[in-house]
Amino acid sequence: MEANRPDTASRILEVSELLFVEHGFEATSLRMITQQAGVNLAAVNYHFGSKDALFESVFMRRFTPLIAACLSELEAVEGRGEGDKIEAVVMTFIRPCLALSRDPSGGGALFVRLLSRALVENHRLLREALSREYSQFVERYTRAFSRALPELPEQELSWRMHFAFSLMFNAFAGNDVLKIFRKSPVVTARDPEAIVRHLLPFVVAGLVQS
Amino acid sequence: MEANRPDTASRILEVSELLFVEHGFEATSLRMITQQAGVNLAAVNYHFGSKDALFESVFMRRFTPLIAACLSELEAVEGRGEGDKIEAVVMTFIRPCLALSRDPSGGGALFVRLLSRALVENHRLLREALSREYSQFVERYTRAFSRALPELPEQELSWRMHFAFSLMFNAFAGNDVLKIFRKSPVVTARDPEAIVRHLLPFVVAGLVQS
DNA sequence: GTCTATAGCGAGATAGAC
DNA sequence: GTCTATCTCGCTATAGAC
Repeated sequence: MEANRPDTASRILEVSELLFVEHGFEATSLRMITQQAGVNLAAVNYHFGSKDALFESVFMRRFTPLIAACLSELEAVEGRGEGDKIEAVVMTFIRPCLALSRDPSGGGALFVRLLSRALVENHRLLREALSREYSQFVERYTRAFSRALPELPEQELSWRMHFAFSLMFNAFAGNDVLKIFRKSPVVTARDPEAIVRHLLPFVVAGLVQS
Repeated sequence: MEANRPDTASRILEVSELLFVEHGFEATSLRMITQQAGVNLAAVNYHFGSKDALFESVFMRRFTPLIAACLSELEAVEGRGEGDKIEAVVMTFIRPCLALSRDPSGGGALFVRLLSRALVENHRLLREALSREYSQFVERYTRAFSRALPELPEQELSWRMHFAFSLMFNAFAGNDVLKIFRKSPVVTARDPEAIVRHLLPFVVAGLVQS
């Protein structure tokens, strides 16, 4: 167990991901992180430069591959000539999120929550970094949706995409706004397949509004 | 302008609402609040006891009436015999949120964002307070939805309600997850009627999935 | 690379004059 | 109720020995 113990920087990254999700950026101190990671307090500043830079590292480590995976799935779907099937297009976003949620270390599932929070909170540390990678993501998906739903006027399409992504981000983040009541919570990030089984029809219904 | 200047406690409440939404609870200091409100630093602790208690006051001041308004609308709709119309049931939640968004002081619109964040973040200060008032809200709406969509099995209904409320909370919170790209943001809390015009059909389509 | 020690700051809270 | 002054604490960051 101690044999293949990861190096200091990796342990900091993993513990930070957990704590940033659980308590938020401001409420997570370097002392909490280094203590729980079993490393020295000064290690964060040595390896990452600052708390701000650490947060960016934590975030980008998963964000960049996620975006890339979505865009690559999208290319594949359109390459197979399924670019006009709305379910197929939606799944190019859902599938990489699903893969993250299944990450055996658990860090992937945590990250989706971090992402959802970061988008909602318009996190000061991520504004430029996000607009760099994320704007092409939105642009690319807008074209794809427009192709799959050609009859919709541009404005209407924007609204439906807005709702669709808002829903999907929150679903994978495991943000159960009704959870306080449920005796046995219905929606859990523990069973991502169940989420998809219910999420996809809901999203598609809203998108096409047959 | 200085003539009907509200009393100290009210000014603190209003400024706090703004700052808590903008920066989050942890990142908002009592010094920021009292400075911007033009009151003395010690005033918060005198009037509210602590920063934690201030947050609860800020939140509950709007949360309690909102829940009450929804439940009262629901009673009215069912009293009118429209309890089986899903649009009507959904609107009993939308309409009070809309009213908040239109609050001339602007504080109401801010609060919806605060609420959405609080639900997502599972805010430590609100856990008991929320489950007190909010659990009856969820319970009551579960019955209402079940009546309007009687053919759905319980599990399926739970999923659809989960998605519907997740969507609505975020829509009114003005959380535009795609905003980074839009040249002219499509979704703005400034035009709440436009939100409803697009939100309601989307939510209903997902709920009924005709 | 890793550690100790500490600088330097800003936080929430309070005592006590007015 | 409102103010000033201050206590105490925890924070990020860094200097410098090892």
